[in-house]
Amino acid sequence: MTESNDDLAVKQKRTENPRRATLSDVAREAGVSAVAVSVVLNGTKTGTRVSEASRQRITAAAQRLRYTPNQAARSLARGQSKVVGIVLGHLRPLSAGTHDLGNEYTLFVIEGITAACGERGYHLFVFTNPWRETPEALEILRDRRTDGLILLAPPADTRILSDLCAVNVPFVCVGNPAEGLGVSTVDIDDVRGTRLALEHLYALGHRRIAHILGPPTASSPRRRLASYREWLAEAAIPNRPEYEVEGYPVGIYGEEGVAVMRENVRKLLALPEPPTAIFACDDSLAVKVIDEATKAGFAVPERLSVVGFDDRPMASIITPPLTTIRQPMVQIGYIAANTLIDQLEAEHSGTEAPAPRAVHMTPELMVRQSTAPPRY
Amino acid sequence: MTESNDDLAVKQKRTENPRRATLSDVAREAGVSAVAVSVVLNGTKTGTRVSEASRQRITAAAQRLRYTPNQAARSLARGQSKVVGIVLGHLRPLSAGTHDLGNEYTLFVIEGITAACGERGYHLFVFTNPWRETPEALEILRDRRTDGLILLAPPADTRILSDLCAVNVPFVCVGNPAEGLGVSTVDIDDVRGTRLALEHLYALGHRRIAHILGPPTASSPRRRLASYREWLAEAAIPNRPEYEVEGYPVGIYGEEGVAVMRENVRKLLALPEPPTAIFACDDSLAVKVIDEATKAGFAVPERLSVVGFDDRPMASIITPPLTTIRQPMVQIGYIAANTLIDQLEAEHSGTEAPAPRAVHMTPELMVRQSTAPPRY
DNA sequence: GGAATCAGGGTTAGAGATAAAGTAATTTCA
DNA sequence: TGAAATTACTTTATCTCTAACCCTGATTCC
Repeated sequence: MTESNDDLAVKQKRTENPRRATLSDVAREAGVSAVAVSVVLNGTKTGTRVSEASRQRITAAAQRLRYTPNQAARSLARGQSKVVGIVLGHLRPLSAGTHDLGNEYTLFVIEGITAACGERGYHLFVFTNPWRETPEALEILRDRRTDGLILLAPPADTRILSDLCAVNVPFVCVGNPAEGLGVSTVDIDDVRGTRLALEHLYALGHRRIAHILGPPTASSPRRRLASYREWLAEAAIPNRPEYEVEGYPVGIYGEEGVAVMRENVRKLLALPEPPTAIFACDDSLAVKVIDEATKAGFAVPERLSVVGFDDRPMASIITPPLTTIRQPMVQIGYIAANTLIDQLEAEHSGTEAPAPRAVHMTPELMVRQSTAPPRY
Repeated sequence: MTESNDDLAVKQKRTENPRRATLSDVAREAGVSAVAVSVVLNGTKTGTRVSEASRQRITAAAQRLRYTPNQAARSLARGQSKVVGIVLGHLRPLSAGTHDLGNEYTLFVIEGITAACGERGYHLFVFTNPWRETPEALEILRDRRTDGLILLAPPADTRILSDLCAVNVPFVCVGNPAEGLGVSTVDIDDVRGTRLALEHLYALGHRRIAHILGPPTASSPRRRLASYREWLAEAAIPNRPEYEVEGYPVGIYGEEGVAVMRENVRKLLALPEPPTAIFACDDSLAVKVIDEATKAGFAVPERLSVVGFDDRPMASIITPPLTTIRQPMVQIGYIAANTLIDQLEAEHSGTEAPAPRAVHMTPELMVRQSTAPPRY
């Protein structure tokens, strides 16, 4: 029994007349037409003029009746809702019923989105059941409740992007699902981020650098892996397959997946020639790597250096504080929302829509205490 | 310069006709009336019957035209939107433009809300500019985009609750703003949670127990403080004012506020008779307490025990792992959403609305390694 | 054989707001 | 002084969908 329940004696106090006042109620009260009220209260550009006297009667009547516009009616009439939809990504399978909300990355991006939306008079709608490749999913996304969409970290292999294009839903992606797709995207520069991490380790003297991979279906982790391999080649460091470790084993999720990942780390450290440094695809992996390494007697950073990616809040509070690659997450959301809204406003005003653009944010290396020169 | 920008060569591929198909488009295509289409596609209860043959022509036409209902029009006609609004709380002042999104507590609650909404066919709208006591704020909240609201951690002193009642907006609160208000609420049992923490410390042998206070405008922290004092009285432990430490100094926010809070902790530990244990109002405070204590030479848990509240993910990954009081956050959101939706459905179907109820969830003590018997 | 039933529709009237066009009175200006 | 312009509105037409009611012809029942 995890809850107790009080029935409250007091009932919610509600006013007598449950009907909300409409425009015409206000109009009747003020002795004018509904349009006049609309003009006064919302300053619509219909050419209609209203005298100062009527204006005052109207605002007074609106206040008396506690009038609030019905947004459903307004959206219908204006053909525009001033709402942007945000479609949450997922890293885990749908069967688990999970989505990205628990992920701080998502949160910070949403914070940026809300900031931009607030400034530009837009509201936020959340879609939590996305990436199912069903017709119903598409139907939900284009239901005209929203003027446009922001897709958070769409999987690289989804069909939804082209579907949305086909039905004329404006959208931008946070996290680039694939290059050259012709949609607006905002993401971190994964290549630079990866290089930043590896060059930092290299400068410290590390040559045996392993990589813990992110979710294989997401696009950012793929690019980071590719950049890791590329960089190794450029640095003339031989690529050892046993140094590429699965962080999110395919088909295994939740606690069980974490257990497998931890086991993978133990195997990596038990290698005859273990790495002296590990570049983890995200901070959450890095934290677990540090934990396993410490347990296995690999003190961090003395015997093993660890670099993460994201700079989530956890990075600075763990022991030792994590060296990581910072993503400007809030700013990513802010830019994504503004890009989308630019597009929406252009479309609504009949102007030519701006060309889609791909923004790559510059990552930043945060040096903390999980990295040090190797001890041989 | 934190971004680079590519103009994409490829333009988004859009279909020729930008207009979306409406019911009557489908009707024309299928050679029937719009109502018939509505009946077939949405099973509306208008008494109209449609033959199997027409039915098939209609669904075929709908698919050909990629018809999706316009939700704005539907909401208008049905007088119901099937959307619940979630109003984010805030701990910091509005001037900072911040809200609770960055807070994992909020996140988990939202996760529960989305689960319930998904099951019951509702969608989620997010209001991010709340608790301003302006008429516009109220106007936004009752704009009929949503059927009802879930208020996250409303401040104890807001006027919005009674305003919402006055204009007949159904809502429930997560976190009880005040007892006996007559609105449905779901929250953690703060009294039990506080006692759980204190009794754990007492059983270990602690008698000098300090408390780091939460935000003074929020209601949960107030109840925890009250419970702390009550419990001390019952345990016949004298209440020392210097053991009640401000964790969120009034009027000081952000990094600066944290600095003051840390300073407060240092002063507490520098007392001639410092506490042997600290009960922090939330995990985030507890983490900082551990950090300051360690820096000040008070090893945790050897020389100082620390208990948090919430059991956020950070609790188990810090060093030492934090003993804390777990809140079933996801479940809180789940119950809150279901309570609201029960109310909405009753109202829409004309049934008597269920009496408001106050649900108190039972907290759970998670013993980890930040607590130990005191060493004298 | 007349009423009742039923299948398979259709028609009408909103829901609340807005854009566009119309109108009546007054003012302006050449 | 008469046409044009301005002021202050109103009326009408949509936006898309849904609820409520109506209608026709065929069958069934007693």
